[in-house]
Amino acid sequence: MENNKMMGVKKEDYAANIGSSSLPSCNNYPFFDFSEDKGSLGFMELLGVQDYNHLLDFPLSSHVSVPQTSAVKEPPETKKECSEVTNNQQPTTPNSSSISSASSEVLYDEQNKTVDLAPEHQKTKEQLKAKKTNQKRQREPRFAFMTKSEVDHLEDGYRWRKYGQKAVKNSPFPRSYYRCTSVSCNVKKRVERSFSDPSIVVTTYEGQHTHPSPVMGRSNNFGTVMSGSAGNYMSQYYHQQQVHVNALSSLGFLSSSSSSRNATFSQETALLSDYGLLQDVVPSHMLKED
DNA sequence: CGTGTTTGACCCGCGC
DNA sequence: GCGCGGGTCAAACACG
Repeated sequence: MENNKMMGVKKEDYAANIGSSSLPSCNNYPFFDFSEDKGSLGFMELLGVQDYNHLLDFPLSSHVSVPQTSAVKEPPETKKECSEVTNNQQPTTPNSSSISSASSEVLYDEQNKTVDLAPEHQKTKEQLKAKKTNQKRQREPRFAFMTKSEVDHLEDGYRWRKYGQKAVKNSPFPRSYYRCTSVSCNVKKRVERSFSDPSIVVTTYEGQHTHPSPVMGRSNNFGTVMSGSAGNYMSQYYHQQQVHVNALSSLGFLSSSSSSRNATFSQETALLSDYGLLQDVVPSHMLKED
């Protein structure tokens, strides 16, 4: 018992960790918000985009609400204090699209890199250690989106194995870590609930699948329609959204579209901007503004 | 028995 | 340097 640090945080302690009002707020990375569905529309329809290749050339079209976080340039020292990103940056068109994105171009800078997809979990600890000593850990580009769901782990067509769960600071809900079970696939995802609205699940994907979806088969054409790795992302999210739309329908989430629900959506989007539930997914170079 | 989950321990980066 | 918090590992466990 040399150190207790934060290990072994009991569930009862989750609540004890929250309560701080000065939450980080730098979700400067692509963020898709699926919290409100408009029936069984597809992902691209939700985007209101027909030219998918054009979509790849972010910034997104006018149908997509881009939180002003993408325009806010935080100096590095304000990494945890991008505090003034507040509700007035809500997506301007919550009715037309529930998708928000930020700093997408950074993502594509990432994408343009030759991302080392070597399965890290197959490397030895020594290799990992050596790698880490030689260079900072390189993060895969990440996408996050919100989904209103009763279940934490949404079915997205891939098989995932949970490898960890941690208490999240400022949230009573734990964050779960999943890894794609495919041997050569290095994709990870994190799932956590919004602490202001427990019905909203925030899913963050990291990496790219190196294999087709086990259940999608050839039905997924987005990966080919959309050139580049971004297409893979989009196809994954598109699929997830499709699946989830079905889930929402079955749960009755889509039965109404009152303005109050839109308000909920806006608030939630603002929350993510303000409180930075996903603050850690901001690529460091985005914060440093090279 | 194979597969997936749970959970305490460990490692690392970062801020102070 | 130290402590905090995020991320990962891996043994134990559960389940079909």
